[in-house]
Amino acid sequence: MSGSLNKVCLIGNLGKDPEIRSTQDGREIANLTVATSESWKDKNSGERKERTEWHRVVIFSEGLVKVAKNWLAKGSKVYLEGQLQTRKWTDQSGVDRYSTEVVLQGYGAALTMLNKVDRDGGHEEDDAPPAQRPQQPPSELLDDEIPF
Amino acid sequence: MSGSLNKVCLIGNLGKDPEIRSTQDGREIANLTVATSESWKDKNSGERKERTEWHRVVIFSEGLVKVAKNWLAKGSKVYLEGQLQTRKWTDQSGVDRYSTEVVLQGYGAALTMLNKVDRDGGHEEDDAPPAQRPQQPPSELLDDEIPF
Amino acid sequence: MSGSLNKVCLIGNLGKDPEIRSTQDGREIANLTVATSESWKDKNSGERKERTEWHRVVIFSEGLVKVAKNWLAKGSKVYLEGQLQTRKWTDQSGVDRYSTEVVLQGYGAALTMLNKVDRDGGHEEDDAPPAQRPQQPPSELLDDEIPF
Amino acid sequence: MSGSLNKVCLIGNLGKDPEIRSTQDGREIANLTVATSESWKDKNSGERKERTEWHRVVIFSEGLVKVAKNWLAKGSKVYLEGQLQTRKWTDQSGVDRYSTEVVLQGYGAALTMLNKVDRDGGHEEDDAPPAQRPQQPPSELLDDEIPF
DNA sequence: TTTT
DNA sequence: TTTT
Repeated sequence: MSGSLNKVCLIGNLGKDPEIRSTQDGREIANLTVATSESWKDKNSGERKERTEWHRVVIFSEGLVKVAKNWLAKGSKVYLEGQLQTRKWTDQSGVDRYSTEVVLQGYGAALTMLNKVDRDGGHEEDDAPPAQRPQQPPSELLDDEIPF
Repeated sequence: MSGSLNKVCLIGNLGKDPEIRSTQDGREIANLTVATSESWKDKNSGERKERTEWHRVVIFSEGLVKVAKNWLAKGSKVYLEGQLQTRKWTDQSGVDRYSTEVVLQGYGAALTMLNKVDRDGGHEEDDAPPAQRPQQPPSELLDDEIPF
Repeated sequence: MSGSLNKVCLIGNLGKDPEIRSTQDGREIANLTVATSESWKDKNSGERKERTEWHRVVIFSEGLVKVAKNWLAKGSKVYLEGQLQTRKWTDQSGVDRYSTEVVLQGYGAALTMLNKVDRDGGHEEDDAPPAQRPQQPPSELLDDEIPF
Repeated sequence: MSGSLNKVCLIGNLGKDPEIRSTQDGREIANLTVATSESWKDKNSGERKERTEWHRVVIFSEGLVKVAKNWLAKGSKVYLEGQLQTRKWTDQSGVDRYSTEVVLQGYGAALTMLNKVDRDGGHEEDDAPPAQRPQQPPSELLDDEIPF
C-alpha cells in the first residue's frame, strides 16, 4: 500500500499505426502516438484557437498489445488509461535525456476503441492476424516534426 | 467540442516546497515536484520492490496557486488533476529538449491537500501570507533523487 | 478545502434524446439516460456475457445543457464527468426513496460528444435552435422497463 | 471491447467500520460507507456552506477485501476506484427498490489508504487478523446522518 | 502525424 | 432505452 495514485486518462486519435516491437525476452510491446486537442476562443482577438498535444504511449499488457495490433490504426479514436513514467536515456553525445511516456501495464491499464477506422478486411476473431499493412513510407519514420 | 480528453490524476507527496514565480505579465505560477510510488513483490525473488516516480507540476490557475503558496510544503500529500503538456526548449548547447509537465489550468484542474504538514502558525485566512517556514528537516524525500 | 473527491467518468450511449426541463427560477437543466456496457467470457460456460448499466445524468451547467440540447440525441456516444449525488424523495405512499444521479455542475463537470448521430439539419452555430424533434411516442415516457 | 467506461473515483472518509460478510459460496465481501464533502461560499449570503455526500461501496476483489478488513476503520481516509451499479431489490411491502453502489471488482478497481487511523496494534503482516477494535469514540461522522 |  |  503506497497511498499514491499515478493515472493518465486520454481520449484521442492515433497519429500513425501502432508500432509493435519485441523485447529481448520475447514479449511484444506496442507504441502508440496519440493526439489530444482542445480549442477555445481567444478572449482578446475572439478568434478560434486550437492546440494539439501529442502523447507517447507504451503498452506492456499482453491483452492490450493484442487490441492495439489487431484493431487500431492511424486515425483510430481510443480511450486509454495508464500511468506516467519518465525514462532516462543517454543521447549520442552522452547527455542525459528524459522521455515521459504513458505506460499501460498491470492493474488499472485500459485501452478501448471508440470508433471504427476503415481497414482492409477487418477482424472477426480477436486473434486473427491484422490485415497486411502497406509498407510505411520512409517519411513516416524520418519525420522530424514529431516531437519525440 | 474536440472529442478528446487529456487528464492526469495524481496522489503523491511534494518533494520540496512549492516554487512560486511570476510571469512577465505579473501573474504568479507555482511549480510542484510530486512523488508517486508503487510497491510490489517481485515474482521471482519474492522481495519487496519500490519505484518512485517524480512529476513536474505547473499551476497557472490563480486560485490553485494560492492554495499551493499558502498551504503546501515539502512532504504535503496532495490530490491533483491536470493535463499533460510537453514543452520544447533549447538547452545551452543549442539542442532541442522536451519537458513533459502536468499543467493545472482552467476547467478540470484541481488541487486538494490530503494531509496537514506541520507549519508554524497555520492560516485561517485564504489570503494570509504563509508563515515563515522553518529550515526543512532531513526527509525521506531526498532532494538529490529528484531527476529535475 | 475539503480533502475529498467525488468524480464519475462515463463513456456510453444515450438511451433516448436528452430531456430539457426548466427550473422554477428559469434555468434549464438536461437529463440524460446513459448506457455503459461491458462484456466478458464466462469462466465456466465459456459463453460471451454482457451487462448493461443505465445511468441517470443531470446537467446543471449552462454551457453543457446547451451542448446536450443542440448536439446530443438518442444513440449519441458521449464522454462525461460529474459527481455522484443521492437525492431523497418521498413516493406517493409516503415512503422515503433515494435516487442516485451523476450531476454535472460547476468545476470538473465535462461533456464531450464522441460521435455524430444522424440528425435532420445539424447545427453550425452553438446557439442555433435544435432541429425539430418528432413528438416522443407515449411509450417512451411510460416505459416501465427503465429502472428509474 | 465495448467502447464504454464506467468509473467512479472517490477520496473520502469511512463513516463506520467496514462490514465484512460472506457470500453463499464462501467468498468474503466488504461494505464501506464513504463520505465526501465539499464546501463553498454562498454567492448571496456569503456564508460558508458544506454538503456531505454518502456513498455505498461494495468490494468483491479478494485482495481489496483484505485491505478493508485489516487496515480500514471508521474515520479512515481512502482513495477508491470502482464502477457504478444499480441493484434492484424488493422491500418488505413488495415494492421494487433500487440501490446504487460503487462496486470494486476486477480490473480497474482500486483501494488505497490515505491516512493512518489509530488502531491498537497495527498490522505488519497483510494477513494478520485485525486487532480487537476499541469501542468507537463519538465522532464528527455521526451514524444517524448516514442515509442508509 | 490524428481528429473536429 | 443505447451501443458493439
